[in-house]
Amino acid sequence: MGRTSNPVHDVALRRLDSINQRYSTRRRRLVDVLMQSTHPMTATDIVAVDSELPQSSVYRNLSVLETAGVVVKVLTNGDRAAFELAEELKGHHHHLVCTSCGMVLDIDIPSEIEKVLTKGMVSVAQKSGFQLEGHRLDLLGRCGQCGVTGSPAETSTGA
Amino acid sequence: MGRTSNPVHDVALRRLDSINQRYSTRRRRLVDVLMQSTHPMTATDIVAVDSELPQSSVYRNLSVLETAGVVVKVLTNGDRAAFELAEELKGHHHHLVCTSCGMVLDIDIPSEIEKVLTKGMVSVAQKSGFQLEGHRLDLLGRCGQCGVTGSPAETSTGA
DNA sequence: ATGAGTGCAAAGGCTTTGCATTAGG
DNA sequence: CCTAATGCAAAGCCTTTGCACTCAT
Repeated sequence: MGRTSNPVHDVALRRLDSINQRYSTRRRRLVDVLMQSTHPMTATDIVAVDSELPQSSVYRNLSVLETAGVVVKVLTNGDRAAFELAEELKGHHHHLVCTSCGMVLDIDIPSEIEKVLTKGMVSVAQKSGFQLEGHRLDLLGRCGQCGVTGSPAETSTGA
Repeated sequence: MGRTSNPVHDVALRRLDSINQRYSTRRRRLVDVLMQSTHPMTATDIVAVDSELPQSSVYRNLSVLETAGVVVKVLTNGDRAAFELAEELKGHHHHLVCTSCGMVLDIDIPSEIEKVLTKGMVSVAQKSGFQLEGHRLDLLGRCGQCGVTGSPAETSTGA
């Protein structure tokens, strides 16, 4: 198995290279972990999944990868930072955020709505002097586990 | 000036009362500060605006007000938590986030788009077992000050 | 008087950094 | 070989807490 030119790794390598950074073993593993997740992950989440990765490496490399445009920091309900692969690497999508436990799920929305958003927002941004680069749509609600009842889960970012 | 039954303060009082909390001077001032801002504020921002408010009171009362449903924590570009008045208190709106300096501005979007979103998202959430409570739409781009050039500002949440 | 609210300062938790070591080109 | 990357431990920064004091009821 293995080095079969995975597009994600290819892009990661290219982007890191463009800022004179190596695609080291640690960084590749980090990308692997994020690639396999269906939701954004905190540094803690990552260490939990791949205990070979020391905290400092995770934080440091997350930062490098963010600069390279390989990963982006997403905004959770809570306080710790969570990361996921950049949009072009995992496809445009949105988040479903549980207002109770903070879990974040990746979702897609109907393309018609996506279209309306994409087209309609440019002028709105311009009015405020912004040059639009993209949008972020989060749906807020209560997840199955938190239900209509009380008890939240205790997760950091997800299952 | 003064005690002329401002609807925001009325609601704040009522909501605090419903969880057996007082609408103290500090809390009222906090709401005043948030009410006058056109963007979400971090604890630091708040202290900067009203230096009579000690950090610990700001954090503590922000927390109480959040529990009461008077303020909500918004998700900024960065790492510190920022707060604004709850939606029903300041009206539904969205955010324009500068990807360079992190500034967040409150904006409105065309009501047709708002309508499409509101209607279309319910089923999307249900598919994942979520009970939809609302949505959050952020437009990402570069603000006037950061422009197409390099130099970002150094702000925490906004101007 | 009595408990909520306040403030200072200390503690806590996530994240960042300094420095010596290791690995990749 | 030489520089980038790594890892441990220490430092830093935002946020939370303990405890004694004050204010409002």
